[in-house]
Order: sequence, then C-alpha cells, then structure tokens
Amino acid sequence: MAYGAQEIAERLRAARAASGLSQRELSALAGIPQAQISRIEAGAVDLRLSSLVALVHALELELLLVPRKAVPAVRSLTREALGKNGPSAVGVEKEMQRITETLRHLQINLPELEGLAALQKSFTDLQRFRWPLLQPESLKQLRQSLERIHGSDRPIAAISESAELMRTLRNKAVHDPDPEADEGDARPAYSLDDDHDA
Amino acid sequence: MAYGAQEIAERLRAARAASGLSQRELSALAGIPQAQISRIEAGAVDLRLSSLVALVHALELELLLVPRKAVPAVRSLTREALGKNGPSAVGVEKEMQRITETLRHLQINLPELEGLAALQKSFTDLQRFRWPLLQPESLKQLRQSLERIHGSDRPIAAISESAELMRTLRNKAVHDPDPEADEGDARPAYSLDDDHDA
DNA sequence: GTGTTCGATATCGTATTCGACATCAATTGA
DNA sequence: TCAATTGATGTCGAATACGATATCGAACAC
Repeated sequence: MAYGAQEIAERLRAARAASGLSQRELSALAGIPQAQISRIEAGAVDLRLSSLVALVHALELELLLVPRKAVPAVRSLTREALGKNGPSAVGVEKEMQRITETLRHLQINLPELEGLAALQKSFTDLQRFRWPLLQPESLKQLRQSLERIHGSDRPIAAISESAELMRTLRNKAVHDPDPEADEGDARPAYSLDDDHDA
Repeated sequence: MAYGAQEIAERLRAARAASGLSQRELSALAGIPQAQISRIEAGAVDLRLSSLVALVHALELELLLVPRKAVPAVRSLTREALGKNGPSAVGVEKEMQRITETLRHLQINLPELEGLAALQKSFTDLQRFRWPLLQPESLKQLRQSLERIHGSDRPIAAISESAELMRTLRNKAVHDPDPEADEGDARPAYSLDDDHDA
C-alpha cells in the first residue's frame, strides 16, 4: 500500500462509478469476487498486478507507464476523455435497457397517459442517435425521472419533466462534448483522438 | 500473469536499461531485493501493486490509468516528453561520475599524453552544458571509448575518437532532441512506453 | 411492508508473493 | 590472470492476497 496505491484504488472506484457498474457487475466482467473488489477499492489490500489488469481491462482502461515530467500533460488529456467522453459502452447499454424496461412498465400501467407515446418516440430517437456520447449517470437521472411518473399526483407535469430531460440529453449528444451540467469548464485539447465516432 | 502484465514487466526492464541502472542499484532505490527484480522483469511473478509502484517511482515514472481510446494520444505525448527532457537523471549522474573517474585514471596513468587536457576540458564543458538532454547509453559509449585509450597501441588516435564522440554528444545536446537520424549507431533507446522489439 | 440491490465485512483454506539470504555463470575492468 | 559486477536461480519462513461463501444494514422500487 504505497503512496500511489491508494490513488489507484480511488481511480478504480471512480472509473467504475463513471461506467455505471455495480461491484457485482464488474465482478462478473473482471472475474474477481465482489468482496475482493470492495476491499480493493477501499485500499484494504495490496492487490496483485493480474487483478489490477483484469479490473482495468474490464473498465476499458489501460495501465501506462509515463515519465513523471509528462504526467501533467497526460492528466489534462485523460481527464477530459474520462469525464466527458463515452466512459464505458457497457454502462450505457445497461442503463438503456433499464430505461426501456421502465418505459414498457409505464406503457402497461398507464397506457393512455398523454404524452407517453411522444416520450417513447423521443427515447428511441435518442437511442438511435449518438450512443457513445451519453453518460450512464445522465441516463440514470433520466430513468429516475421516468420512475417518478408512476405514483405522481400530476403525471402530466412529471412527463413534461422527463421529456425536458430527454431533450437536454439529445442536445448534448448532438452538439458535442460538454455533458457536465454543473461545471462550466473549458474544453481544451481533447479533440486529439476523439474523432472516431464523428 | 495476465496479458498486459508481461508487457508491463518488459517495460520495466526497458525503463531500467534506459536509466542505465543495474538491478542491484534499482534494488537499493526501490527497496526491493535484486532477486525479486530479476523475477519480476522475467515475468515470473505476479507482483503486488506496492512493489510495482516502488519500482515505478524509483524509475521516475508514474502509473496511470488512461481510457483506451486516449492511449494513442498519450503515447505520442510521452514520446515527445522523453525526447525533450531526457530519460533519467539518476542514470545520467551515475555515468557522469564513472566518466570522471575514468578521466582521472587516465590523467594519472598517462599524464603527458597529447590531447588529454583538451579532452578533460571538453568533458567539463559537456557536463556544465546541458545535462538533462544526455542519455545514459550515449554516455556509456563515451566512457567505453575512453577506457579503450589506456591499452591502445595508438593512444592518440584513440583520443581522437573519444574527442569526436564527445563533440557529437555536445552537438546533440545543444542542438535539440532528435538523437535519431544520425550516423553511427547512437540509438536513443529511451523507449519507455513504445513498443520496442528485440 | 416486502423484496431487491447495493457495498461492506467475516471466515476459512490455499496459493503465492516477499524478504533475506546464498550461489552461479558470464561479462568486464585492472 | 584476477577481481568485481551483472543477471539468474534456489531455499526457507512469514505474511498475505485470493477465491468461495455467507451475512449485514442501507437505500430504493413496487
């Protein structure tokens, strides 16, 4: 548990969170028991390289040795990519499915609620549009908004909220990488390699 | 010993070589037994993160988690950084000392050899000039050339060779970071994160 | 409430790193 | 030739990661 080790642990947890994966899901992907992942993320164990690599790969990351002097530059480069770019296809896919489920649920329980069909349509739209630019966290937010519709006393207003959220998401996805709602931060040099999907 | 693990091991060895350190020297720096380093570099063990971090830090590197898609950009970035600010201060320092010793040795054994004084001077020049741009391997080459002077049957020619080498080094250091594309076999060998073959 | 999922924690047995030696063959300098 | 250094390999005991498994309280949806 040297100095940098704790940092690695934290970044693992952050990366998993960014991917919207639970410890058990990551466990399945990486082939490492959930209990062990918990210990690892807590910095309670001095994990072996094979475990680290398994986790890293499952999170669609890579372990790199970088000269100390180059670290700041690399940091600024990867922070952008990590935070803004598609963090993890698997997390997005998972949330997409859950949203689909939620929508079907609504369809069944409140079939003739006004605006539901439109919601449905704009979601399939969003789905078709730009997958890789969406973040699991934003999608989770959307899903929770949808779930709130059910018991609401004013379902129409609730639907509007969801629709609004969905529209915002679409705009972000279409426009370009600036998903963070809270931080108004710049958008420097990360354009170097993100043009696979453009 | 997962896939990437072996790769890491190779890079550790490459980094150590680029720093001009022996396993025992690195052992002292990192606080890890030489035997263990040997096993690690051979990929014979699944080392713990604490060991990895210790080695990495001793080699003036940093362990980073970067998104897969950002890897190419990071690679080119680190390549640049390496060319620009030199591989490893500790390796350079070590070679510098050994050269100094060798020179003193010559001074003692062949005091009135023509050209020795000039050599001496141009070395202190080189030393003063641009430290960080020199590579341990080039310095080692220079040292070996100097050592060859002693038993030579034509010491003056040998001295000329060393002087020539020294001049080349100085030019490289002054000029800029492009050790490649030169005559001779002065290979940079810094490659910490590129894919070397061999 | 009820059930599910989340992360955290405990136990147990096995496997393996790790440190502290010691030794070896090959290279290299004197 | 002789001595020093380098990397590789072996042994031993202690420490510990690991996998398998079970359980816990909290958060959350229904």
